[in-house]
Amino acid sequence: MGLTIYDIAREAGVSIATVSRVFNNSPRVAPHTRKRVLEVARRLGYQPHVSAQSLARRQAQTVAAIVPMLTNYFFVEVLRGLQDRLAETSFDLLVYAAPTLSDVNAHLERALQRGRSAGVMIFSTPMTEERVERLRRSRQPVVLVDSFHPDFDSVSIDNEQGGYLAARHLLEHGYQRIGLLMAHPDSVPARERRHGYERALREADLEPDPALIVASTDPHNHGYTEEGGYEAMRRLLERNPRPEAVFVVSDIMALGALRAIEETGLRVPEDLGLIGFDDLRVSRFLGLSTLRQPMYEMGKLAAEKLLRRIAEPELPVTSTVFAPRLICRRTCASDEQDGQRDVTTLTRNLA
Amino acid sequence: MGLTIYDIAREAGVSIATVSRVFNNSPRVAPHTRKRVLEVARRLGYQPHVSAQSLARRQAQTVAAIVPMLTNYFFVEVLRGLQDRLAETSFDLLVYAAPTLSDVNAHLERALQRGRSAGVMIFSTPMTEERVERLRRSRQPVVLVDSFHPDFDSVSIDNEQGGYLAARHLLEHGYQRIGLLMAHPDSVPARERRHGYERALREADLEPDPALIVASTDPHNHGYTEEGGYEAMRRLLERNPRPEAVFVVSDIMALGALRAIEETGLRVPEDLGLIGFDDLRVSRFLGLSTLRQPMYEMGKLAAEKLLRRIAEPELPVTSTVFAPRLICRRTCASDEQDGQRDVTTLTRNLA
DNA sequence: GTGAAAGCGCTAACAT
DNA sequence: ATGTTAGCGCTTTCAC
Repeated sequence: MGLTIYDIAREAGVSIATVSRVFNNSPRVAPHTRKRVLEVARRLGYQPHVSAQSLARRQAQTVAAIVPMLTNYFFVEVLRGLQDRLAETSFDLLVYAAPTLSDVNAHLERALQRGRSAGVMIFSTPMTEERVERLRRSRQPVVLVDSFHPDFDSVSIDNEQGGYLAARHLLEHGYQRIGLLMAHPDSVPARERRHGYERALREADLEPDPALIVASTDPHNHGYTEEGGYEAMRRLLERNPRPEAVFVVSDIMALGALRAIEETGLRVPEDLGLIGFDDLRVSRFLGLSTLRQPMYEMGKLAAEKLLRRIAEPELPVTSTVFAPRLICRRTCASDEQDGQRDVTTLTRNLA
Repeated sequence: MGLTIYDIAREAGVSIATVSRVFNNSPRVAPHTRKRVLEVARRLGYQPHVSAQSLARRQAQTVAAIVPMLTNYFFVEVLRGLQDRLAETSFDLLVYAAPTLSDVNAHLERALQRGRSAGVMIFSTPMTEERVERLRRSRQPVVLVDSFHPDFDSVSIDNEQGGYLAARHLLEHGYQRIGLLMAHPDSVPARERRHGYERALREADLEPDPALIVASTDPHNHGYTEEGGYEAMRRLLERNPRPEAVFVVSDIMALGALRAIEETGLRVPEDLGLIGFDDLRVSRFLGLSTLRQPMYEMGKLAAEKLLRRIAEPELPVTSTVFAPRLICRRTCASDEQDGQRDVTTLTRNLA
């Protein structure tokens, strides 16, 4: 069924090399020849065969994104940025999303298959030595999103600073006993956020209280899930005395945490202050205070870095760290505004 | 760089055909030969080259999903279903998401490039004759999600029935002047929902009032956007007398609509009843009543249909219609429950 | 500026 | 059960 370069060549009275040159915008082809070839190709409805191109060029025309799970919309927002940048190129986007963390390796293997993609972006995945070794062996361009390793390009957020700002913000609002809702302890970003939180407390002459730190035990995605947040918050609220405010290391967990809080009948922010991390779009509707990550921009930049490295593999490695931005909404009883619309009364209306 | 089948063949003392057979699980290979080949392959770290396979098999090892835009999480939920089903196969997922509707055609062209994918799924895209013609010409397996055409497999929701249930629900709660927030009039699902809405009104001896029907004018994604909902609701609330309740044809628009309502100081549901369509995850947190689409299941089924058609192109076309389910939450002042957790007090706490 | 020819790495007849 | 061989559709030297 499919037309080949041979059909076009014959019809246009040229060789296949010329047809190929035309479609690759080679300057070494006479204007009128180019015109004729394109005319014939259009008339016959010819399209180059992507797999054949990939094979001959020794480079796939796709780029892979490996995402822990699509239920956390953080990843979706980053993907949007990726996609928008890639749409400007000839690379198409392969998306690998695993329902559980264990599958990340399986997806990684698929994405790294030879001839599959020209490069991969790996989201929020701890860089174990084993994984690093696997990536190196693949000799493929790699960009890390929301994680770090000196051998690979990366884009991430200043987690320590974010945790610091979160805790300090709660302190500034008069809360004293500040709890922490952690993801799994082996999540590097979560650990960094925790360090920032501890720094803020110490700066206020408060010693972090291990009893007020509870980690999500959901096995999925290092605990960054709604269910994980729900369950961890339930445990945290059993503490006696209970915390006056809580920093939750991610908005998706904060969603579950809010449910848990509601079930106990506590009021936010009067009885309990709350601040999250990420600034998902839903957070605005909930009036959730949080630390914003510029997810879309991070996606765009990640795509940019990958494209650059595909073009020039020997470029020096760069790692870009974005600064988190405090978004003050209702859940921490602030009188400040974040410059955006405030949804305070929205939720009141609904009640 | 890059081991080939020849390297393995030589090392294992067999021909390349045998190596190929081993990797394609052909039964026509002796157990001990298979074992030896696999052993060599593992030792040397051999992986088949996907592009070469695609070329030789005349079938790409990917499947494409063309999505209007990732800002509507409806698509994300369907994508999850797709991805989960595809992960069980050897097909990987290409995602095309356009920021504006006009780009759907551009993305379609890319997805349909020869050798790019083994089949495509097209989300929420009106099947114009031109588009149908293009798809037919491509001779590729196609599955339609959230739209319909007799020539292609499809999975969708009973929009008319959903619109009917929505309006009837509002009527049953005593609302009389019921408005409608439409997407673009050329969105088929929106039109179907409108028909259901009108049927419910007529059944209650109410004549649909054109003055109470306002359409989103956002050019993106047929008006299915937060901004579109916001702006349309503002206009609707200027009507005099204004509606007592409103059926919004999609949750993403309802998000914007809620913002508009809030700005006017109206209370939901006392001053204004509201019901949406989709049941996004955020809707539960907002207490938004809505008609649920089983998005994840729709994605799984769409993947299933596509895989089947890839395997057997001559299968008869099937179209599956899911029934929407009424989810009664706060925004329509119901005393019923939907069996799930109620978030009534959650939003109250936040206020 | 254009063409001939040698791959790219694999699959699938066909032969044995 | 295994090997030989002819493609799959394109890119890319290398000549001219």
